[in-house]
Amino acid sequence: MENTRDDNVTNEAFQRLHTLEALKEAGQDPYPARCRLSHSIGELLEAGDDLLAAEEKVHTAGRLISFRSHGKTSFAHLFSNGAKIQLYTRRDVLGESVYASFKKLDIGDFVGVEGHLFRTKTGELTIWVEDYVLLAKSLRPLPEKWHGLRDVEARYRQRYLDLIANSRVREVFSLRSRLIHALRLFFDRHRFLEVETPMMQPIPGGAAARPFVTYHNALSRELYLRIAPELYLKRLLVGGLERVYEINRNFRNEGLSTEHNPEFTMLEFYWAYTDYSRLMRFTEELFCELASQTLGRTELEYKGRRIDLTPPWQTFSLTQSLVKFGGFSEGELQCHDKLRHIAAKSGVDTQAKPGGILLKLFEKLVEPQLIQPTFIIDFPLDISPLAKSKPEAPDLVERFELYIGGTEIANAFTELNDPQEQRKRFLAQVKEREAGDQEAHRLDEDFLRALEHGMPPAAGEGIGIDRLVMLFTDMPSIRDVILFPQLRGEATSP
RNA sequence: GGGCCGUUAGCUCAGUUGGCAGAGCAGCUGACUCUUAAUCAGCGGGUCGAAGGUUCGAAUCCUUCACGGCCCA
Repeated sequence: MENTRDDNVTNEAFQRLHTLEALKEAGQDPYPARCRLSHSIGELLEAGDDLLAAEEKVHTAGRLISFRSHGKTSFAHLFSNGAKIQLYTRRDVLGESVYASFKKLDIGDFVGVEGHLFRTKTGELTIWVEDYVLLAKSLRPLPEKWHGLRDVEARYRQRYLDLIANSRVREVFSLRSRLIHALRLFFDRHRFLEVETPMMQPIPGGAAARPFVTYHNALSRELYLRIAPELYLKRLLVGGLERVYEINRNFRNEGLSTEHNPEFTMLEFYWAYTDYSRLMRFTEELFCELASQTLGRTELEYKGRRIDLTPPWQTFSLTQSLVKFGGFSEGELQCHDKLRHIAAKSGVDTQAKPGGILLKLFEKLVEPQLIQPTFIIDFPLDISPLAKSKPEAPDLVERFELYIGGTEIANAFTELNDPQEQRKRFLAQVKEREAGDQEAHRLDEDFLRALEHGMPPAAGEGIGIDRLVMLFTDMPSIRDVILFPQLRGEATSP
């Protein structure tokens, strides 16, 4: 905020600006670089009675979030890192001028205080303030203390206010952090190596999605923000890194919804000498551990429904699930003409390949019903160009997707490591692309060259971290688990 | 992309049939030596999302646009 922007400065902000100028004129630094801190507020609350008994002098600091003045005494609350403590100031303790300046503080200011602890007659642990220092002047008023900040747009655009006003938001992002930490511990314990592969790729691969394009000046070439790390992680399998994982952002050029943000966080891991059925057991173990570590139980409450993570989870083939939850017969699903007929009736794109139609029907009719953890297996080969086919059923691949709470959470398969077969699959994708499918995979010669050097048999899996956090925190929108979700440009200047 | 809903003070929200723009909190001034949604008295604060239209008169009705939410594709 600049002084020249008076048009937008509110009455209250104007007052605060005046207070700031007055402080400066009095020779006081409203933004000092350092302060004394013997305990955080959280530590004071924890060690309260010991410190109180010892009559120890304490120094602490935080943001002023409430103020109640009673003439020659005042009460206030100071907030820091999720904890708050009451302050008690007296004119006869601080002296007339210091007390007067203390009363001029605004809610939102950062303040350091010095004093000792006592309990008020209602029993609240309180600091008997003997001196204070302004640490940072706040020039704009905080959202109202009682109703908080409800405006959804403001909550996303000004997340810092959301974090101050709505304590649940702080909890959600704290859980997100602990969940990712638990993930790393799990993979480290299983002797996986955490790696980082390119976010800017010359050929975007590893998923069916449209990429963002950017341009590198010095190289005079277009680069793409990655849609998946998959093909690079498999190159590492070729290089002998037999257990690798990566947790980072993917970028997909698609619309926004409660389940889609253009940049989202994905865990991908690859494990040599295993197959997809081993990964199913591994995934069950992983999710149970994450839940116990972060929530202290293996049950979730999501959108008013209870979800039990106790293994083993139910498993259906894609067609089985359509029979069981969609009410179709196996015969209908296997005959291409009948399948098209069904698709047309269900309002699903009939132009897609047979596998694509099955998947679309599944997404529309079955997926919302899969509340309890469910593995769906036996995906058609034509929609799985990077997965190894099943020896006993060559039109299907060794692949599973995990559904919980009615959404896809993970996708995994036994990796295709036959370079000639992979080339054929790429070429089929190139045909799809030429036929107008902008999400079809591109041919990646460098990746094929790596496969030609030999990739061990392996299985790999991707887990959508944002959706996982939604499940674990019972948040209905991906925007509630991403600190700064993508929004359109602001309608008016701030 | 389509449908529905929303946008009024810093925040949370009212606003009747089209007839002076409202409340609570926050802010300012004053009173008040254990309060905690402190209390009491007084005061200030508005591009009613934007533009256009209808009308004697528009926050209110109409059109377009922007932004947000939900649902659908």
